[in-house]
Amino acid sequence: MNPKSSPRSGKRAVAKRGDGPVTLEAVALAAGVSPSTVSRILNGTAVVSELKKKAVEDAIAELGFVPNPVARGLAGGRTLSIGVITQAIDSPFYGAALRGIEDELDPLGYRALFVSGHWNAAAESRCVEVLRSRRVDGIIVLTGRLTDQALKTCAKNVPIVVTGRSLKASGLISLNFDNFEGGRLATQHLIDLGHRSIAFISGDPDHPDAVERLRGYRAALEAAGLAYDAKLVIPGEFHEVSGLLAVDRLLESRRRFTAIFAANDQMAVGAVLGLHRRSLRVPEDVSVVGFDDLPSSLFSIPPLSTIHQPAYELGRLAASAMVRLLAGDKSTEELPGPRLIARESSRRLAG
Amino acid sequence: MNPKSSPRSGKRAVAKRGDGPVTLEAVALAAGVSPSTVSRILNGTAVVSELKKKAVEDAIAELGFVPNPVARGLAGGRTLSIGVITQAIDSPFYGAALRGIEDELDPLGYRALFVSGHWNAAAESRCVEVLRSRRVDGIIVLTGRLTDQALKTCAKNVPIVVTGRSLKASGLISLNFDNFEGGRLATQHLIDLGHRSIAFISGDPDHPDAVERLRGYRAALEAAGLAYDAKLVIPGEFHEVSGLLAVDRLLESRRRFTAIFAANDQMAVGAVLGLHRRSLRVPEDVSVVGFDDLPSSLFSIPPLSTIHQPAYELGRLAASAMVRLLAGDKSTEELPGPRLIARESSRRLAG
DNA sequence: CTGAAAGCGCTTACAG
DNA sequence: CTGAAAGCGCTTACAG
Repeated sequence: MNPKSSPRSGKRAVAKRGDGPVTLEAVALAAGVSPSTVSRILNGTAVVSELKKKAVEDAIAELGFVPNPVARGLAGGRTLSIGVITQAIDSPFYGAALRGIEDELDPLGYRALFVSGHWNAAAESRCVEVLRSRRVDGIIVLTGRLTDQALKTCAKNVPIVVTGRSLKASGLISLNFDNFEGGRLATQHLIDLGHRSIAFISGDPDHPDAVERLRGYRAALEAAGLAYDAKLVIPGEFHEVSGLLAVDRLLESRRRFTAIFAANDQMAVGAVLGLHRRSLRVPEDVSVVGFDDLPSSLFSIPPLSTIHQPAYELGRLAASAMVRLLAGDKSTEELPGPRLIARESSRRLAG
Repeated sequence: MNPKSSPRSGKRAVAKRGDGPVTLEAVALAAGVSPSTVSRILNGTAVVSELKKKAVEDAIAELGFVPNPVARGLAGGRTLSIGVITQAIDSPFYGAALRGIEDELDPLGYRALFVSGHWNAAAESRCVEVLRSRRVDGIIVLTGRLTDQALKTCAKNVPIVVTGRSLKASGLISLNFDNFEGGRLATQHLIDLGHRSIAFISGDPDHPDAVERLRGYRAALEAAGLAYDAKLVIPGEFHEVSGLLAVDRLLESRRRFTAIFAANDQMAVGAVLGLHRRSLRVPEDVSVVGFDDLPSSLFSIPPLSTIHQPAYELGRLAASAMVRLLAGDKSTEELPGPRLIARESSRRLAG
């Protein structure tokens, strides 16, 4: 394409030229050492005399040398890329986590390669293959549907950090969030406000987060001596339409309820809209509490009470755990626990 | 790390083994041809006899060979990676575009490498460097703040597809959206509903989209014979808080207005919240129209009237334009034009 | 039409 | 402590 530079041209005595990026070899030439030495200094792989080190560092600075990650990947097996299996690249919930990963990795020279698994084990397996063929140094799996076993097997070949479950295996770190406690807190909040008939819009039952949140709901009811009423539990699928439909079903059932706890904010917002359509006001007629604390929930009408999930921190922690794992350190920081954010969609039961 | 496979082990007579991915060389051996031939078949680089072609394809299928993109990148300069400079990995607007890019690229074997420019020219330049050092085959730039000149220069080295502006240069394709017409349509909608005092919450003035939408607003007013009142135009910065604050300023100015056109949905939602706080109802007291049609706008209370921007299609088109550009074809499909989506936040002026 | 050979830009045993 | 050499897995002139 570019006729001016022949990629096959032999080496010149003086390697420096405007055309083409500066190579490690050019640095070696300029510093009067061998390429091996430059490589070692770059990677901190061996002790090198201060003198040569200085010379090489100067040459690097002067030439503006940036190692080629592609060549590095081929030769050494390290690409400074971390694969990230997210469920949808445009997920409002995982967005913050992706940003956290990016923020953590960027200053360390790592790049994230984001791929979407679409909540589908087969697609996620394909993602793993794609990422491995790209020679990523490690893979961060944001929840997803891969089995524990699949993940463990995978971790034998490539370091894994997985969120949304607790799992012990070599080469693998898991980072879980306490969804049970979150569900409990949300329900307790409503109970504290005097509500006795609390509906629950549940998430996808084969999603672990969903079952944990339901368990939390039940635990809070039980602790308060309130009967669990299966008719007040409506299945949903974690999206807005689920919330809307759930309200319709709830209303049609003619069961009395003064509050709704939705297993995520998207369903909560859908529920609020459903109530609005039936001319029921939030929180005057019905209190609503969500789960996740999406960025947009702060600006819902009314601003949504919810359980804050530290998605951004989750991303940062996952990324830093990965980087440490690559360095052979399996320690991980604790993820902040669930926290109730009481805003305007929930209030004390009148009368 | 893995003591079982020595990376430096010599080649065995029979290349096939369970350990390590299958290489092109193994395919060549199995098919009884040279590696060059396999490579040529893979890349469609030269005419090869049907016989050998068949043998190679069988061997590929049998061994489950997948070319190593890293090696490919080093040797041939093609990595099957497309860099994507987005402004924030968790942007609610660009999310759909990223998904469109992913959906278009995935079946073609390309991967997207997403990096965030944060609406900052210097950061975006760094992104370009990062992407080039990773040897991406091309770069898709989603709007951003790079100058036309910077982009043109860049396009001399690497194919570029840029959105959000119109620019002609070799090695570069631009995909623009008609923000002027969008702004005009939104305003016209409000005028059609009988509104005469229409406030405008503008976007960041050094953002081209913002100035175009403002121009559209003015054009519609003018066409309707309505005076432009600078006091009714409040600067914003494209986020929710801007909208909230703008409403405060508008109300404090004591200027009469019956409708608000916000230059994006996030500000529109903020404005609705601001009105809600002052006990003004939407649309009974004030009509509100946004711009973008974010996924969440469908579920705002009330569902937001807005100008639909085809973000997903934008992503798909940008990606397919890039792939064709890489094949030497500069043709591009047209992006759908702006479309008004009238929902429940706007209504006919009473009285 | 097809192979042998050189090369992409690094890393890493191996041997001082 | 440091170099020469081989190798990572491909591609592509070059020469039949």
